[in-house]
This record gives sequence, C-alpha cells and structure tokens, in this order.
Amino acid sequence: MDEPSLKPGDRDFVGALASGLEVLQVFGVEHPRMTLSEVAARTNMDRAKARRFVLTLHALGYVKRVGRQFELSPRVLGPGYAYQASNQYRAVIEQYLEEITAELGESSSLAVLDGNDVVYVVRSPARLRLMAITLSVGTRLPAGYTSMGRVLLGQLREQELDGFLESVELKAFTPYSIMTKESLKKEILKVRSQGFAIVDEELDAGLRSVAVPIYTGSNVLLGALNISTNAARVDMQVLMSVYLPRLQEVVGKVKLIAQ
Amino acid sequence: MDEPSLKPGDRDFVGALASGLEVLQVFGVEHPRMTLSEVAARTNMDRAKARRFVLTLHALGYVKRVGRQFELSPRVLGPGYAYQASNQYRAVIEQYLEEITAELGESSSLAVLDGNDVVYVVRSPARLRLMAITLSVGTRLPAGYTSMGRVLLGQLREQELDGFLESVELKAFTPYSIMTKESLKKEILKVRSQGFAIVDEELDAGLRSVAVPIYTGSNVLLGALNISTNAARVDMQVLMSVYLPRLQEVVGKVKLIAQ
DNA sequence: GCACAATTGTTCGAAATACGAACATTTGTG
DNA sequence: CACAAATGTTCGTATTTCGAACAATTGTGC
Repeated sequence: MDEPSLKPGDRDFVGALASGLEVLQVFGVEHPRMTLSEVAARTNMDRAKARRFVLTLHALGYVKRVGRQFELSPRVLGPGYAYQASNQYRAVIEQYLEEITAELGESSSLAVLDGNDVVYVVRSPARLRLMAITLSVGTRLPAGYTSMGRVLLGQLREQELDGFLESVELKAFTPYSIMTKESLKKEILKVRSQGFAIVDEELDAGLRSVAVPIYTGSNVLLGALNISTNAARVDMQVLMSVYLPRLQEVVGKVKLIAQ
Repeated sequence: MDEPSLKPGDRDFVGALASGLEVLQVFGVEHPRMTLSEVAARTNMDRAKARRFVLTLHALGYVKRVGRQFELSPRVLGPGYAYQASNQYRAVIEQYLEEITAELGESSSLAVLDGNDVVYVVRSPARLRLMAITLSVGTRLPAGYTSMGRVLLGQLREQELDGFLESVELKAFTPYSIMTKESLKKEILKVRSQGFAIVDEELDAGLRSVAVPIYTGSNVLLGALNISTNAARVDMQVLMSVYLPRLQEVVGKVKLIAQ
C-alpha cells in the first residue's frame, strides 16, 4: 500500500489542483449538466472560486458549455485512455473475456484494487440476459463485498490487509453481507489459501460470482478475473466445476504471454 | 462552437489547475511510469514545482507510486466513466454496434467531435480480422481525415465549419489525403448533402470506412456511427449497398427510442 | 412587455499560496 | 566504496487565488 507523503494543508500540497479536480468530479450521472451556481453549491465553494475553476476547466477543454450549463467533454476520456493503453495485457485479456462470454453466456470482467474499492477495467457483458449486470469500465464497488475484491485483498501483505480492515466500512447490502471485521478477515484469508473467491448475494440480491487473481509470467499481479451470474439460474456446483476452471484456463494462458 | 471565455494569464484562469492537469497528461503509452525528474523534464517545469503536482496527484489518488516511479492509478477512469454514464444512449448504441460486428464481421464505432479531433466513445471491435483496427474508447483522430469526422463536421454551422477550416492542420497521411482547405470544405459539404461519408485510405493505407450522423428522436446529435473495413477486402459497392444501409438502420432505431 | 429574482460577470485589496533557489539527504550504479 | 543522480526540505517572496461587493445579464411569471 502506497501511502501519500502529502496531505491537504501541507506546504507542498497544491490546494488549487485539488479544488479543480473536486469540481471535475462533481459532474456525473446524477448531475451531468450544471450551472456555475449549482457547481458552487455542490462543492460548497464560494461562487467566485467555483466560477474560476469551471471556466478554467472549460478553457482547457475538459468541460463544454451549453448556454448557462456546463457538462463534461470527451476530453475527460483522455487520462482513462492513457491508463488503459499503458497496460499491454488489457487487449488480450479483453479477448479472452469475450470468449468466456460467448461460451458461457455470462458477463466477465477484470478489476483492480484502488483504495478500498475494486475498479472495473475490462468488461465483457453478457447480452442475452434480461437480468443484467449494469456495470462499466471505471465502475467502483466496495472491495470487501465482491469476489474480485476478496481475491485482490487476499494478495495484499499482512500490514496492507490490516490497513484495509481498519478503514473498511461494513454495510448490510443484503441479509448475507458480512458484518464483522473478524469474519471478513477470515473470509479473505480463506480466499487467499484456496486461490479463488465465491461471493453469493452479499452485495446485491441474486448476484453470484467467482473470481481468481491473474498474474503475468513474471508474477506481476494484473488484477482479478471474474464471472458474474444470477444465483437463481446458476448453482454452486456449476460455478465450481465449469466457471472456475474456465477462469483458471485464462489465467494459465496469460501467464504464458511473453513480455 | 463553444469558445473559452478565459485564456492562460487571465486573472480568473487558475494556473495551478492547468499545470496539474498538464502533469497528469504527460503519463501515457510512451511514458507510463516516470520519476519526478522525468516528469519535470517532460513538462519543462522546475523540479520543485513538478514534485508538488505529482505528490498532490498522488495524495488525491490519481497516480500511484512504485519506488521512485509514478504511474496513473485506476482513479483516472473516473471522469471518463462519469462522461459515459451521463449519456443514456451509449449502452443501447453499444449493443447495436455489436450486432453489426457479429453480422458483418467488421469493427463499428460511435465518435463525437472535440476540437479538431474525433474521439471514439463506443467501440465494437471485429475479432476475426488479422488486419485489425487498433483503437479504443478515448482514441482521438483528426476529424478532417476520418469518415466520422467528416460527418460531424458536416453537421456544424457555417461559422463553426469555417473556424475548423481555419485551424485545421493538413497532413499527407497517405498519398490520398486531401491537401487543400478548399477540397476539404467541398468534401465536407458533399458529405453534408448526401448524408454519409466514405473515406478511403486518407488516414491510413488500407483503411476504408463509411459513417453516418446519429440523432435522438428530438434531433439532438449523438455523434457519428461508422463501420471500418480493409480496402483490400471490401469493395465500394458492398460498402454502399450493404454496410451503409445497415448503419442507417441503427440510426432509424435510435431515433425511435423514447426519452 | 415588464418587474423582479436569480444568475453571472467584474473589480480589487489582501491573505494565502505556489514558486524556485539553495542546501541536505538518500539512492543507484559502476 | 565513491560519486553522480535523484529526491527531500526550507524559506523568502512574487504571484496567485480568494471572496466581498458591486454591476450587468438572463430567465420567469404575470
């Protein structure tokens, strides 16, 4: 775990950059378009300050203006594109995931750990399912309650895992959600030793998934692979005897890729 | 066209935000990982300044630290995710594009205009082609030399189009590339009147594509749809008689979506 | 079309911040 | 181990960012 050497208020912490990124982050699904006053209200900034940041983001091309409203511009895809393009395994993993989806008819994903969340970085959605998983690249979910998160947490050093457990927020997403830190730690250690995670209706009703860690041939962790299913349709036995081996097959293939 | 009301040096332009975003942008395929000194050199900033920005981005979670090196963190996917999630047509268009790919075996995309570039926002890559188009969501290409760009430029008002033509950089990507502003304008106006664009080996050898504009039922431009092909494999007649109608079909379906 | 509320734009004094130079410390390499 | 390169730290100060207050514009309801 990579601790910041700076915090807000430190002399070398650039407050204006933090404020500007805070303004950028306020645009999203719930508030795709906003006036200056709305941005100021949402960020709790003085109006003149918010105005400066919005207009600067606009001048730099990160937001567009439509009358009095501002919205994100496609330029904000840039850093994410750079992030994805910097990892040469992404494209080949995406193809393997699509093969899984074509074969099993299930959604399959790669995610990485970021703070206490998993972030989806590759997605192959199942198209034939009415009961669909509505997730995209960039989606963040609480690591402790997802199969991929459990797998990734299981790869952490003891100290890092303890750091996670210290700061994790436990939440009863469903009646099955783990509600003590002790049980969560125990589950993560179990996942670590068995080499895969199954999470069953802990984050959302009906959501059942299996995940494994995926490494390069030189043992660099690339993330976690999963297959997400509907608990009403796929029983545990299929998950273990068909889906898990299929994931492990991809893991094996990726390990053989020359660098 | 949405002109900035601020420019660098203006009193209300937040220089520190611009510098911080400049630092963020320096990370990419060519330089995925960098030390502080490397960031300072690439941005041409004083070392102490670059250090402040890198360490602030790190503290905010946008970059990770590995020893002495910094790299983008998955958190940079956030603004792009917000941008994509803010548009409710994206998911359904993605499905239509995948159907096209499944049916015709070609890559198909949706792009929008940003400055003088098109930015790819939805992608359905053809998996069976060895001669593949290697593009991702977030990829930017010069609008004037791409079928989708031509289509989008054709939707601009006269003044906006003239603004584009004034600032466009003409470049001989291939022997077929348009090299005068007059020819380019003529081509864009032709695209506008015929309702589609075909670009043939103007950006890259072998790259042939057809594109159409796509609107909502209430006449809001969503972007341009295309199918990209290999000129060695797909002749003009197929492009016109099979591929173009297929795109127009999707356009018709999207127009019918209730808001 | 008008009145008025809400929003946005502008100015400017000054507090705060960001800057870079110079020195100190640490790390990597041959 | 020596030394070069890189990073960390400090601090005076120039510059930038801040917000309050006033001005102008826009949107809305009648």
